[in-house]
Amino acid sequence: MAKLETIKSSRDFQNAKNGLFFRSTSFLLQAIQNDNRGTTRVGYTVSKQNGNAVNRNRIKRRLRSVSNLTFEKHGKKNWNYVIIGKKNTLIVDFQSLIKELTSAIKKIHK
RNA sequence: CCAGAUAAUUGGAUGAUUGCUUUUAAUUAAGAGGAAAGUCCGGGCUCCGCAAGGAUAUGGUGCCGGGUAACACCCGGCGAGGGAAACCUUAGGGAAAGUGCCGCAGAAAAUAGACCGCCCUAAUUGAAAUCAUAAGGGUAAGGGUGAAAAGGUGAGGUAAGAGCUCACCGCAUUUUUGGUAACAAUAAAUGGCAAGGUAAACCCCACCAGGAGCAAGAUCGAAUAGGGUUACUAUAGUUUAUUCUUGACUGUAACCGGGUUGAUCGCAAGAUUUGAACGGCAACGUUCAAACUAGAUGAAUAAUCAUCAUUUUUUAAAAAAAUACAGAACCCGGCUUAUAAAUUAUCUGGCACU
RNA sequence: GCGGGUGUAGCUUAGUGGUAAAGCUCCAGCCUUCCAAGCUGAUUACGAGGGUUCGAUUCCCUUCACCCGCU
Repeated sequence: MAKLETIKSSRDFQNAKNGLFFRSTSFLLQAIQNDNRGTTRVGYTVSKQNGNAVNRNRIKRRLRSVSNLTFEKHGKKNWNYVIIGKKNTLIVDFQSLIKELTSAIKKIHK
């Protein structure tokens, strides 16, 4: 399994706001095209309203493990994705999270 | 068996796959707590021109003895209060050094006092006694108020009364005995018995405390003159609460030479952990042996699956759901608060049986 | 990580050991043809839990929530 590249610079996060947008029950997904590289890159943002640092990190870790399974099959190359976590991300099952992400990726590229 | 009290422990287990942080030659090794939390106290460490000493202010502590690096912590005891008991709670010095406050009620709330009362004296009115009136004196037994009003009960005594006298109980002082001490004593003597409460009101007394904090601070590289060294003068200012004494710095001249940000160190071998022996009622201490056990910084310690364990629900099996509080950030010692469920030991009371 | 402050009626503020005050709002009535203004009346509160005290919003301790500063 290839390792996903993660977004770290704040400029890429700002650009993703102008791109496509999709709202799901347990997370929000943003996507924008990026010319240079031949890979898909994913970033995670969890705001302070979702609890203390431990809960926020747990949300991030769950999203990371989900996206490792899904993006290799369904994600497009040369695209940047940003997933915004919510409180439901802690509660929902792991399998249903995967289904949600795959459907979200398909719907966002219509 | 039921209801309690105290002390202590655990805080799901094992394996596989895929990842993260530090580390290593190497998938080599290691990787969250009893509270990591609150930041309420105490220390280590670092800096404050690493300043020295005195006085004052400010803040804290406050029965006695011990423990500790230190403490507002802990242990043991004493007094007071609560409980049927096991046991629990306790900021518990000083009110004749001084000041303040004590609403309403009540005669009176502090230099104690005399409203309703009780009693006596002589006088006036009525008159058999008795009662009533105003005047002088004695008294504090009774009344009602309140959180609180110059000991309680009984007997004697008296005009009425009163520790006025006596007995018992309580209290104070001195001595004695026991205890390191706080303190205790159905030990002795003396005193008729006392100027209420409040100090988590000001205050007095004794003891303790210099300030800031790892974003402290140190080094390296880059970067747009704020810094450093030496010599000289003056006594104005500064020196992290104020003030005094001493010391130091700010001024002028000459010389040297590069701040915000980033990286590295500080930063994991220590009041360390585990075990044994000895001392101590205990907190804890001493000695010996073994071990090295998280170190991030857009912030790691995880995700998924399987088996088992515990609890709940529905039950014939079996299935389903749940498994607390909560997440290190320089490090330790405490306190406080949060916490599903389970376990162990000792003690108290009740019921039943022998 | 460290330091400091504030919680009183629906809102904005007083108060301070003896049982809580004012303005605006809301409700009811009067006035008016009706509304507004005005007048009268009424409702509602000391963040939570302990302690000291005869008595606590006030004093002390613990705790909860919020705000500010250092960087």
